[in-house]
Amino acid sequence: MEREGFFERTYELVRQIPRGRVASYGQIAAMLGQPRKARFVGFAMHASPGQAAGVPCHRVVFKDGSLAAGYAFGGPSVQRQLLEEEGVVFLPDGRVDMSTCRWEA
DNA sequence: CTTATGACTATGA
DNA sequence: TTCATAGCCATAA
Repeated sequence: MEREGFFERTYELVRQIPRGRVASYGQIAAMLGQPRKARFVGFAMHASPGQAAGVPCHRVVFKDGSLAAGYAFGGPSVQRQLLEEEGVVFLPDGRVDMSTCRWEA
C-alpha cells in the first residue's frame, strides 16, 4: 500500500536526521514530494515505532520549532532534554532554534 | 456527496 | 509577539 510506503519513507527520512538537528513536518513532507501532507507526517510520527526503533520522532518539530505537547512520547520536557543532549539549541521561549538547527537535506 | 478529524501551515487581528 | 481562524490533503462515516 502506498500509505505504508509513505510511512516507511517518512521513517527513513527522519532516521537520516543528523544528531543535533531538527526538521519540520512540512519540510519532511516536502522531501517526500507532498508538502501538503504535513499532517500525515505527524500522524506517521504518532504511529512510529519509536526512537528506540531508529525513528527519532523527537527531532521532528513544528515549522516554528515548537513541539507537539500533549502527544509527545512523554511530554515536551523529555523531548527538549533529548534534543539538548544532542546539541540542539533551545530559545528562551522553549522552542528550538530552527534558524540554526534546521536540518539540511 | 457532505461532514468530521488530524504530532500542520499560513494569514489576520 | 501571541491567539484565533481558514486552508490544505487523505480517510472514514
